[in-house]
Amino acid sequence: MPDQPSHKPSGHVGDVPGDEAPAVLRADARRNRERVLEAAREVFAAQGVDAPISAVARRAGVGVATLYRRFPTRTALVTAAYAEQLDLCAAAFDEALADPDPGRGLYTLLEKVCATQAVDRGFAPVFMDRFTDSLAHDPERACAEERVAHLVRRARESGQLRADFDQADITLLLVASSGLAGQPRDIALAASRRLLASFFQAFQTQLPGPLPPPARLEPPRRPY
Amino acid sequence: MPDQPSHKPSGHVGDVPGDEAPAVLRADARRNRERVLEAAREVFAAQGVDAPISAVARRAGVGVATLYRRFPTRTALVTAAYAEQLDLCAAAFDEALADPDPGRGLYTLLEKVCATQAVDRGFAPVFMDRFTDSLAHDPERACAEERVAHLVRRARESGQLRADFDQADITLLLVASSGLAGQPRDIALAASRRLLASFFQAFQTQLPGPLPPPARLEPPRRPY
DNA sequence: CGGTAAGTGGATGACACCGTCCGTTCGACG
DNA sequence: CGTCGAACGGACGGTGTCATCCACTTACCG
Repeated sequence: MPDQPSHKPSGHVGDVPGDEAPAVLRADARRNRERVLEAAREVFAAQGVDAPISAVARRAGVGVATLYRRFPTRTALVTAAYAEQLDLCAAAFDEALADPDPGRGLYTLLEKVCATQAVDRGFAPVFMDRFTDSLAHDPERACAEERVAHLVRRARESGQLRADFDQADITLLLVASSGLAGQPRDIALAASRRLLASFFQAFQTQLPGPLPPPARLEPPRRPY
Repeated sequence: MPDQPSHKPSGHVGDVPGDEAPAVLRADARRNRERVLEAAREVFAAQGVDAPISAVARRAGVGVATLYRRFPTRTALVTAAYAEQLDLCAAAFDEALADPDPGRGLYTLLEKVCATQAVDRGFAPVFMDRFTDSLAHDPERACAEERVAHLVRRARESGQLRADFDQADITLLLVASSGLAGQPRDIALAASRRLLASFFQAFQTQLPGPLPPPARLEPPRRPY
């Protein structure tokens, strides 16, 4: 690659036919990009990933066109907005696998994921899409499944979890927990903790211990 | 009131200013009304109460206007569509209170409600709105709360449920269970059963028993 | 400081759903 | 069987979201 004067990346004319992404943005563009992402996180967290794009743009103090240029499709925006958080999840995953106490590792991981699901209305769909099997055309997803299976097996074999605990119960817990999304933050967190704890309690081999306090959640009044 | 020839109900002119409901419908009208309600149940079950009205009309083989005349607002349609099912719930409620074994009564009741929630995407919001407290301007709702409290208290005092089981946990279970809606029918049912059983298991005072089989549910791929 | 292309925001057309209006159909009664 | 009005259904205007286009602005480099 010939030495570039540090700016103007991929600037020479005949780079690649479909070459459209200037890799380095103008200062204001980069600033706006960040504002959009932050706005997206806020709006998606509050209203879910189906929230109107214009709402994100408005919140970011930016025109719709600006947003669409940077993120041509809703999926692109959603993906970018949750990229960091998904990486955090992957890290938490590694931590769980590294924990010498398999039961605790699994529990801590689920605690994090469930809490995020409860607090952020948009998170669950993205997370499910990223880390969950089923069709699993994506190797990463298959790998995640693999690792969950490993965690579950270890916890079971260590005698901390009942033999009839199934890997599918993880999915069940996650899906159930995703129903908590949209509650006021504190309540959602408390509910999430209580749900996870009781679910685990059921599969515990040891004597039952105390549970986190109950959460007095107000059922979602759907405006039908 | 002058004698009416048996048809033409409320037909005399100056009945009440806003008098609009002819109490007895023409044969075809009544038939269409039923078809609309059935279609509504099907569509709402599959797509939720937010489904387009036109979809209901199409499925019923009826024009939109027909539907709107009979059910001027979405709420009216939803309410009418779920009226029977809500009555069933009320009945199940009574059964639960009548059961000499308080634990079993509560469990059976929740089993029914959770199953319905899992199978019918539109049911949860309606049910929550009908039977759940919070603002409770509605006396019936307050009463329902009252009765749930009674059930819970009895089950706790009979020693079947742990002391730290809270009435709010019922709501938690229902909200969590509502997250299962939209899955394929069989899977949703299995998941619902498993979730309920493990949740209860956690609060059981007796030794842990067997659980219903795990449900291999496929996480909802939201089309964002 | 000036030129230029990247960047911007608002206007715009396409689309889906809502809820009403109106000309037509057909059930009920005489 | 004829009449009348209840009931019907498709068409239509209104609204909100999506995604694109275009004329203006401005950051960056020489």
